Amino acid sequence: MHHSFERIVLHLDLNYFFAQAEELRKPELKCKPVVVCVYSGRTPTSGAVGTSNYLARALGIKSGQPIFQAQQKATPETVFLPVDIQYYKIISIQVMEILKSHSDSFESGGVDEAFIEITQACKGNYKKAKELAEEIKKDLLQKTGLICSIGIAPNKLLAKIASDFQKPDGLTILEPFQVQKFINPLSVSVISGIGPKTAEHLKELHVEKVSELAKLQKSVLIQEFGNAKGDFLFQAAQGLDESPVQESSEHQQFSRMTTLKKDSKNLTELIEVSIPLMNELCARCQKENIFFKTISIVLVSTKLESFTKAKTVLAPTHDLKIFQQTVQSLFSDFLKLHTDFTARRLGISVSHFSSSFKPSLSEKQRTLNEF
DNA sequence: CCCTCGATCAC
DNA sequence: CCTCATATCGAGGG
Repeated sequence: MHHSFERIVLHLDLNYFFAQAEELRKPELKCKPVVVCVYSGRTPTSGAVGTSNYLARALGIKSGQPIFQAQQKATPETVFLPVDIQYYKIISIQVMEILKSHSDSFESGGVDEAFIEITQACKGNYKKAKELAEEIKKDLLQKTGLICSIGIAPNKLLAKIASDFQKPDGLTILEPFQVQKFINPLSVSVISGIGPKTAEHLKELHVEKVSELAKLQKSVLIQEFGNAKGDFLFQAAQGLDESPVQESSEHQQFSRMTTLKKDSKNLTELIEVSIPLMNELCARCQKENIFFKTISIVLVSTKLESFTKAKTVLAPTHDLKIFQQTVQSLFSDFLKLHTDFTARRLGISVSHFSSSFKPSLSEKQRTLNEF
């Protein structure tokens, strides 16, 4: 690529996606508050809100909220629906295909958002970028009936901030010369990667706005937040982000989690609940021909504190027997250690993947030693 | 450099 | 009493 335009990145966010998808197949929902729920199955109302449409948000019902709280805020016309991920995925794929067709490169950010690099497609020209965004919005609406918010900026960090700036159905364009003025007055929380904990930590350093973050020295940030995060914060405060738009390489881990119908501290019960999770994970690994080396359990207590325990096996595997035995010993070890522990939820995960069965060096070494 | 575990984030 | 999945980092101990 001999041309080097300054980068232009586009971020697209499907507004209130799950609820919008439900409105799509039942248009009569559009005039009602809609709450899409992730039911845990423990009691008829236990679970959390996945997404709600804007009429529901006006009632104070938003993502992550316990369902029973949402019910308290709901009006009689409010519609509660269970999530239907399969259906949302089908729609999402259509959306992503449209996006890809307009892009230099593509990076998914989950079912409801994505980045595309449009530097070449727009020859580094923001006027063209704006036209492209309008075309994408039109295309999307026409082909799927969905609205979205789009942000256009010199990098992913800023494109995401921009797409979040006007919702729903927004289009925000951030040209390089506008960047610092635009971000300076914003709360540091607009930066993806700064969550509640980091924001609180920054507040203690008297930093709440991006302009204040930009005044801190890199050495201070690294001191406070460690190498990677400190460096990230230092760059972000200046609106800098070099990370490319590209599909993240390979999967790093698979995990499944579930809420127990009844709290338990009993090994046999925990194993029983884990079996379907292990079956699923194992089937997935076998289907994709993935071998894992590390097996972890997560236990969430009745007080919602979570604990993890992991074991790395000597050779990568996706054998169900080995998997089950390892999980059993993890649970067993855990319960021996925390005798007063009662579990509310549990999860299993596998990680440290390799694509084929290869004894590790230490395994070869051990095998040799045994002779 | 490897393992374990907790923390944090964001979907 | 509050879902689920996943990536990444850092500390602490080898």
